[in-house]
Amino acid sequence: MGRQPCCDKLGVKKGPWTTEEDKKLINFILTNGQCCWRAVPKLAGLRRCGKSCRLRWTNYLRPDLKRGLLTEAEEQLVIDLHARLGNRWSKIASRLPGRTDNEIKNHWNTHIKKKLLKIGIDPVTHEPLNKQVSSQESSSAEENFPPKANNDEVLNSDENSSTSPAENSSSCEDSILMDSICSDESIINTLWFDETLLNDALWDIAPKADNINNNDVGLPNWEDNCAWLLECQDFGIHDFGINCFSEIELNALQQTIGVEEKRH
DNA sequence: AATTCAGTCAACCGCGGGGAC
DNA sequence: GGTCCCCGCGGTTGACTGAAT
Repeated sequence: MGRQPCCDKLGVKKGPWTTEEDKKLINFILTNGQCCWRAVPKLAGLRRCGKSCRLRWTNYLRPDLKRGLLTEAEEQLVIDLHARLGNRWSKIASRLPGRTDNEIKNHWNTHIKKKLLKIGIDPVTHEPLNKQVSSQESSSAEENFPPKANNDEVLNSDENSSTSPAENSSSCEDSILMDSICSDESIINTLWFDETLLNDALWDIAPKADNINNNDVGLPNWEDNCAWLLECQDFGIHDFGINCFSEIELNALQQTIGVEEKRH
């Protein structure tokens, strides 16, 4: 019989989201918060499936998202995490605040994969494509490869099983890569151990006084993201329906607009 | 200028996990 | 324990864009 469709296919719109739909979704979530996604389209007046709404929100509209290409440090972190976790993009994404699994997956497939292949590393196994590497070299590379054993303890046993790290690098470029990864160890450890980063509550819709500037780990702040929303979308805050913003949010948005105007 | 090709990324699809009953 | 429902995940697709011819 097969599974029931996630929503009534009739009358459900597909394809790229329009500005109007984005506005409706943002307005709804800022007003009501995230609730049952299945109910969101109906309540928000959207002819979309709940899944599509969730995806649009989590991958594109969320105010805590960083925009733009992954930084060098983030890229190295992704490589390291992929070596440990495999294609578990959501797990990887949870270690990179402000990045989505979709974004990381896309970046992996379009950029990192090629990069690794170029320097002779199999992007699946993280082992050198040329297996003729002396054990000496591999052991020296291993010494440098983070995280250390104690980090592995954090992982579930099944997370260890998938692949081994790119441990046998031999080329100069490989060692540069390794050095780069090692230099990011502090970042990796911070992200690895700081479970608070994984807490969804970190990004509250309404900015609280003490988290507006809480950007120590690269979390985008509320203003930055509002700036993005206002810059990159063809609509302003008034289009959202002013009522959906609290006074604090409005102040933040207005400050942002002011800053942005000064910049340009 | 027109066409082709490759790269990028937003969005969709199907599946599995987990909670509720 | 079985079934249903919802959510989230990972793989894949296809539209769009810019470069190359």
